[in-house]
Amino acid sequence: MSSVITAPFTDATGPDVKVRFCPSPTGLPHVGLIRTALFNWAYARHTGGSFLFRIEDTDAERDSEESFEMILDALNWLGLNWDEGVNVGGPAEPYRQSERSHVYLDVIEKLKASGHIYESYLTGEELDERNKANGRAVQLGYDNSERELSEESKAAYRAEGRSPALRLRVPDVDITFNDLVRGEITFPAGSFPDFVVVRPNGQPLYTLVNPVDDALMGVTHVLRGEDLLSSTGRQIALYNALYEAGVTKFIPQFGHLPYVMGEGTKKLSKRDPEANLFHHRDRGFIPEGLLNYLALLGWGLSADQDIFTMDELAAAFDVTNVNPNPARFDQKKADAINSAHIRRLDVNDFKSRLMPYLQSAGIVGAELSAAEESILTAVAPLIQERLVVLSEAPDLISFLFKTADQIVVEEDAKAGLPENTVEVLNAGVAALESMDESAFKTEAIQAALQAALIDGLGLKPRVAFGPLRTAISGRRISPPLFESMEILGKSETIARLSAFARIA
RNA sequence: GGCCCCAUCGUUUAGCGGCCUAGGACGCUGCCCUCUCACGGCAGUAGCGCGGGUUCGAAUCCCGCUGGGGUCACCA
Repeated sequence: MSSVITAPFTDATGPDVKVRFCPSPTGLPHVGLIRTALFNWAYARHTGGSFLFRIEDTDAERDSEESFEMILDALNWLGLNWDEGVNVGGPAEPYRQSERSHVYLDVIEKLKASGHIYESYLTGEELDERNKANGRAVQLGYDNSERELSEESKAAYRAEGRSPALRLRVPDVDITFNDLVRGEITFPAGSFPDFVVVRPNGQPLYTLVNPVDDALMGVTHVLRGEDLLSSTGRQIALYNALYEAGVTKFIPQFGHLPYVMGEGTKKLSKRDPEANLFHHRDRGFIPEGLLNYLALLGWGLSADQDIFTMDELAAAFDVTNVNPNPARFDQKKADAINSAHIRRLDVNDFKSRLMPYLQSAGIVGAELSAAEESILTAVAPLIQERLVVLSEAPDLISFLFKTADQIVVEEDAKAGLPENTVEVLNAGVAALESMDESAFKTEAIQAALQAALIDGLGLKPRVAFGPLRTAISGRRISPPLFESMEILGKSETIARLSAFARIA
């Protein structure tokens, strides 16, 4: 037993770096959780080290397989690949804590043998009473009173049928570490009492298994949420015990990432819709956009560039540049970043990413017909720079996949129509009818309509083309008009103009 | 309450003692471009929480205050 911290912190750099992502599968993947995964991933890729993925499912009450699947889904969708761990394997298998009980049992025995953990029989209520009786604040918690329990006392407790929890004997010294994002942090001696690491039923707690697995798996850099900062002193005490018991060779470096905040001064709660990663996917965020925005929550590539690729992120990322103050999740900024990434997509790539959204909106089936394929190919470049999120696409282009009689004119489109709508439509029909079927192309359409409506009727472009747009799309806002007409073709275009002229 | 963390425009950041008359981005406003909406271009809006030090000089370093957050479980 030592009364000082004897274990050294690791000085691993470069390829020796090993970071990890170790979520508990409870509930939906939270954007804060994913941001943590991202920073770990980025640090591994930046250093040339490795990224480990472990599952901390020691709480059968709250953990679910469904949640586990969602975390995998999220990581795969985002392309945050890992080098070791769940579904990939590695030297420290298994990587789900629910399958590692034997490992913990072994470590517990070692810690008992080295005298770092001891039996504690007092229940919570008894502790409170003890504190009250001794004039000690209840909030102070455990008073370390069983450190030197005699064998007789233990026997007496056992005779009552009680089983002991196991507590770590915390060294009575200041514990200091250098946080990678915050600098030197010290927990004065006595800041926290000896804490429970194993339940009376033999079940190890997070306070034990998390550091034990990190130690056994060789994790060198622990990058995690700020909420764990306060427990770092305890963890270092435990690492020290593991070191002295011969279980590990070093204490990892720690870096505590800032919170992701919601509105006001509160952490983005699980209740907030934007906390749910899949909410953003459903809205039509692309991984590039979401990841870029998440990276901006506490980090920046440079002073004047905030749109970047994952490669750029990996090349430049360093935890020590992470900002320590909490960042607010700003949907508007996130949207802007996403739309910038949508515009950067190769048009064919963009087209294929639209598919799930068009399918779920019922605009196209699982398989595209040849006609649908060609419509989509034609319209994709027209809408690529108009989308903020992919889910906007169905409403914007569904009119191209319908027939004239299926067009429903939306209220706001009707409201914006001029007095002479019918006159404009009829003039438009006349102009287009004189066109050759094979010459029904964007430029020619524009020229014909311009001649008839702008020059001929002396209308303002806005007044001339508004009714046409509404007639063919049913909407106030649409992809460019003449291009849309070309896609629809001469007869369909005229059919729509005529149909709307009859009801307008 | 103990302990810990945080503090620059509305938001996010740049700034690591003089390049700051505090820069960028998003947002917002106006203008230009324009067949709608976008895109793009231009312009504008707005900030160092407070008080003490240290220094020739402080957004930057130190201390205090205030404010915010976290944590003190036989949850993770």
